[in-house]
Amino acid sequence: MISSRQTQSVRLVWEVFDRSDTAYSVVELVQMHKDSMNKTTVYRILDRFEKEGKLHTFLGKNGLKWYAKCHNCSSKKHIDIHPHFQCNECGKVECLTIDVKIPKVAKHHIEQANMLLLGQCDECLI
Amino acid sequence: MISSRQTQSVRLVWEVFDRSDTAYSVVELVQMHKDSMNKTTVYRILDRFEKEGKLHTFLGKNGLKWYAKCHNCSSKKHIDIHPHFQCNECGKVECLTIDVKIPKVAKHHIEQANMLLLGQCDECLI
DNA sequence: CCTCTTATTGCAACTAGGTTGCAAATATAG
DNA sequence: CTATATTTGCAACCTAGTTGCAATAAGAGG
Repeated sequence: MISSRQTQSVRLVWEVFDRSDTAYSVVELVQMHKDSMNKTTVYRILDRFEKEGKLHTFLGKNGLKWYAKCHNCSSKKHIDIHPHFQCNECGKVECLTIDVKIPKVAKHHIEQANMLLLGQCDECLI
Repeated sequence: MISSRQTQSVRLVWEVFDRSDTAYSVVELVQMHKDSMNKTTVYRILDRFEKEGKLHTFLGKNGLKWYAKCHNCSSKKHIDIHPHFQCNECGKVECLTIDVKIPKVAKHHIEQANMLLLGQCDECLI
C-alpha cells in the first residue's frame, strides 16, 4: 500500500522517491509537480508519507524542509541518528549512513537530535 | 565598542544579551522592541552583531533563527561544535557547553556542523 | 560646538515557504 | 453501481525575512 488512497498525485510524488535515494526539498517537489498538481496537494501528500513512515524530514540550510526515503531509520531507536550533509556550493543534500551518538545532557531528556553537516560535496571539491 | 555606531537601538538590543546568557529568537527580539524600533532595524542590528562576532546564530525547530551571545565560540576551531537544545514543550533554547566531534565523511569537506537536540528541559521534566 | 560625511533607521511594499477552509472531485468498500 | 469518506484545487491567508529609498542622526575633523 502506497498510501490510504492511491490517487494519481500520490503515485506521481512517490515515483520520484522510488526512483532514487536523493533527498528533495519541498520547493523542488512543488516545482517538479507544478503542472500536474497544486502545491497544497504536494505538501499534504508529503505530510502523509511522513506520518506513514515512508519519508523522513529534516531542515537544511536556511530552514528549508527536506524529504528523503526511509530505509532502516524508522525501525531504529532514537538513541542514534543519521546526520545529513548539505553542500554549501551546489546545495545538494545527502543522508549519511554514519551514526552519531546523542550526547547526554544533565537534567534534560533528549528525545531527538538533528545534525546538519555543511561543506563541499565530492563533485564540488574539484 | 558595541558596534560601529552606538545608536539608541543598538544599545537597546545589546542590553538584552548583556543582561543574560539566554538565546533569543528573532521573533522574540522583534516583539520585545516593537515599541522602540522597526523590525527591519532589529534584523539589521542582529546581522551586524553576528558579523562582528558578538552573537552567533543557529536554527531552532521549524527553521526559526535564534541568536545567542558568543563566549569562547568565536575563538574555537571548526573542529568541534557546541550543540543547542530546544525544549519541545516550552520552546526554550539553550547553548550547551559540551563539544561534539564532527564526523569524518569520505570524499566530503566538512566546514561546519549544526546540532540541535530536542526534548524536555529541566523545568518541563517535572 | 558646528558641519559634513556616511552609517543607520523607518516605512511600505514585497518575497517565499507554508497553512487553512471549503466546495468539488474521486477512490474504494460494499 | 452507489454511498461515503478521503483527497484535491483554489484562493486567501500567515509569518519570517528582505529590499529600495528617502529621512535621520552618529561622530570625525575642523
